Amino acid sequence: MHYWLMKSEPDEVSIDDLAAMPKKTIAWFGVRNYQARNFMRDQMKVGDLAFFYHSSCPAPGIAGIVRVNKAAYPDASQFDGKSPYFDPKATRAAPRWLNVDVTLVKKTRLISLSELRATPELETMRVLQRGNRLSITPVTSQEWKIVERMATRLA
DNA sequence: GCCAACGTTGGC
DNA sequence: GCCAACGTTGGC
Repeated sequence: MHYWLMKSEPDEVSIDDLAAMPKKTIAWFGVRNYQARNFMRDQMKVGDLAFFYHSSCPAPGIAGIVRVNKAAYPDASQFDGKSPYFDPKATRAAPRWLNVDVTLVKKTRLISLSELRATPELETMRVLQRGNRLSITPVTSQEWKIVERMATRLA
């Protein structure tokens, strides 16, 4: 059982978009970074929990909690010539990119990036490290508990 | 729009 | 295999 933080641009898929999906479930497609892909391929298991993080937007921060409900499988968008995530070097016999499926557990209040940064116990969080750009990062169980507690409190 | 930081590409 | 150039991310 691992914990994660997964970034999404709310212009593409927001926490409310996820809540509106059938079964509140989506394929986490579009990851085009090997390290993030390898996390999904090698470490993510059905039942793992993740913070859903809004990035590249006016109010970046954690917006909810999701659960992995399907292990990594080939990302269909890599084969789609019309998709911005199309990869001409990927073939169906040798797919390059994978995604998991995630299901909404709950929407939380927005825990802003500045609030995360202002919490000394979260200094070690991977997503807060200088220069971090990974769209999927591991979260320790200690970090998870602290953020979960923050989520149930008012800002 | 700026820019720091990092990842990828490709020539050698 | 090195590394400069280029592209991308993502907060501000």
